Amino acid sequence: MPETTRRTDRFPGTRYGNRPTMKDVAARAGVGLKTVSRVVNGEPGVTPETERRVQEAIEALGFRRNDSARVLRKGRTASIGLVLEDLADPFYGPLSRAVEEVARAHGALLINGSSAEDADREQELVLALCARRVDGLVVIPAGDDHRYLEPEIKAGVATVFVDRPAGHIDADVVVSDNFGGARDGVRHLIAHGHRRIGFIGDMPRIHTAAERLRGYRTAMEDAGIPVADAWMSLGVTDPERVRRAAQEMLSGPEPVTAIFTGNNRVTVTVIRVLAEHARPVALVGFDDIELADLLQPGVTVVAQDAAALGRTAAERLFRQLDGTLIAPERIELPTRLITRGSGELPPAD
Amino acid sequence: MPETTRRTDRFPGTRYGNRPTMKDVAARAGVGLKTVSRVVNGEPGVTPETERRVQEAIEALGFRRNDSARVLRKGRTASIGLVLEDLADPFYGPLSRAVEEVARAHGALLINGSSAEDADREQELVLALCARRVDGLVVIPAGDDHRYLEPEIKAGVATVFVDRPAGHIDADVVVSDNFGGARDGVRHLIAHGHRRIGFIGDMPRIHTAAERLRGYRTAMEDAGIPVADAWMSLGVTDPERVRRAAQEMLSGPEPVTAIFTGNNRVTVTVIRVLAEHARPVALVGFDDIELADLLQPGVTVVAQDAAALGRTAAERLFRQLDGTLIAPERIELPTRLITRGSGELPPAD
DNA sequence: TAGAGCCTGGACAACGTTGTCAGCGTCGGG
DNA sequence: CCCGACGCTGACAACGTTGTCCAGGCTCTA
Repeated sequence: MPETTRRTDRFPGTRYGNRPTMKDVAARAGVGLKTVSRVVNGEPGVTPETERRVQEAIEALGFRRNDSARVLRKGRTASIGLVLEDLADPFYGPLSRAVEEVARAHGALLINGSSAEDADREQELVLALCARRVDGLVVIPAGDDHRYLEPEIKAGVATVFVDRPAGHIDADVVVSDNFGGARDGVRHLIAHGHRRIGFIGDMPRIHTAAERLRGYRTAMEDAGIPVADAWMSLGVTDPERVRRAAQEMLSGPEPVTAIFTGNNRVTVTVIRVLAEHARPVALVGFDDIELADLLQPGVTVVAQDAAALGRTAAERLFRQLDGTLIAPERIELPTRLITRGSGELPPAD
Repeated sequence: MPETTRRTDRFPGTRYGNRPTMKDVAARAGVGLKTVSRVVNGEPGVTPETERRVQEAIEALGFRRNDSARVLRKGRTASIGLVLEDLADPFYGPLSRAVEEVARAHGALLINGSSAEDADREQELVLALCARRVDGLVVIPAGDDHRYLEPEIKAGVATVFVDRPAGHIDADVVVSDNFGGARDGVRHLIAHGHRRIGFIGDMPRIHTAAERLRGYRTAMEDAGIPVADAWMSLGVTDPERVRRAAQEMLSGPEPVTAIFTGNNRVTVTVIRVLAEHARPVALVGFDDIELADLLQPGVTVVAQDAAALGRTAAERLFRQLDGTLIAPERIELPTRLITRGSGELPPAD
């Protein structure tokens, strides 16, 4: 029976079943505390015979080192936090996985949370992670003011923003070329003869949404096409609103002949609308979607590499921790236009 | 300047920028240590005036409580671990998110990791989480022997297995009705006149794969259809193998007229194969897939509710922690057959 | 006005681990 | 045979927080 059995009696809130500690192991093996520590951490300077005895005791007691105590002593937690919008969104799965792989390669665990696109919840999460003393943070910002992070960054928490830039602070950022990607996507539609092109995107306060809209406007302007207000719809991306927006653009006296959609969720909804629509309408979407190639017609998209975003950000994070990195930087990853048919439809009229 | 500035000098490995501690706050506010603790934790017994002074000091120093130390003292970490196969798999996104929401409702954070379907990596992850002293674990097992968890469970780590049962230990399990779902899916094909029905699934050592195969066999047997070995293909679900398996079933003297696919990854690959195939072939897949309704024909599936799996498991976990729960239980959630066309195709011959 | 009781605040130990440092024994060279 | 060097081990303090317990000052009542 471990020596520390008394513990729970004293802390009624604690339901923990009295885990053995190094002290217990030391007592059982008949060695000093520090020797156990040495064995557990693979430090040199322990006789094979002593090591065996200690290992035996560890085995017998089912000892497992308490990392909380370790962290307290060492200052580093070997864990990083990831705050994103929604784990369930297929765009964030691969991103998240990529971050995890890099973390794993550096011996770190990943704690993650969804902000649900809510600035307060983002802050709450980030600060909770800081309280846990994560070594670093990968943040997909929901809010647009991150000054609350300043003390944390000053205190040494490595921080990288992904997908969208940070607000009001100078920090590393990894983003896709949202502007260029959207511009090229819209150009593609123009090249196929479209002039009345609609844009359905996310709320304009979201940086990516704004950038993609800018890409759309630029492509139109470059082609000398004046943009009607009725062709642009920005707002929450729930199916209801997107559906209504698409239907409005597609009806009326001067309906659009093509639609550029601002992200995967919007694209999916618009595909559904177009499937019910009589006339064929061209479509290019930002973000690739699964099975896009098997739809009729195949869906042309501006693809961003979610895994590369995550990987790049995480690698940068660990370089910050290494001390290899000095000045914050903005890294922009290219997007790729994947043509599959839907963007190549000619204008109907 | 905080009093504890000296710290890093003494621990050169520590790159942390000397965060202020309660001691620093106390000194600055001119109060005792415990008073700061009381303010930070909202405990009663502090004058408004004192509280104000403390809050001011906290603000000025950018203090944030160190949860590692707190955990060490309190025994509970308010965090739970989730070990799944692959965060990037669209099936696990919603599951993961559901677990997160429940955790959040209980004030806990979520640490998660991917086992990559590797038993050793699963164990490594789980034990790392235990070392962090997570309060509980939600595990989607990759391995089939979980006796290594016994000391942890005994030590009080709440544990729930999801999607697949635990191996050799008695623990809570939340699974879908894999057997019944697959049986009904295959029955659906039989009802539409098919007799030569293929089954392509995951490695048979994976419990869900085995159960779904059993469902297939039972449906066939109930209908009095002898099953040819060539109709069943089990193994890794990478596109290469699945593609080959499908092509083999579809060629030869007695090709199958319908295929039942064992999970979402297999389904997607088979859809691609069938798209290139001359004759129409009926298809029912286990797991729903996005846009399945928009394909030609729509893909009929046996859907499981990933979010419900996660939610149920997480809720059970917290009930274990409450002490509301005693005996481990096995909970089975129903599946739902969603008919969309591909399962209703008549046999070609 | 004294005593009881309450409210506020602070000293102290403990949580489990690791870094420092000193002690002890052995071994080889002078 | 002695002395220094080296290898192994353990005592001890510290990491930052919280629970316990006590002291001092206040109010209220008898």
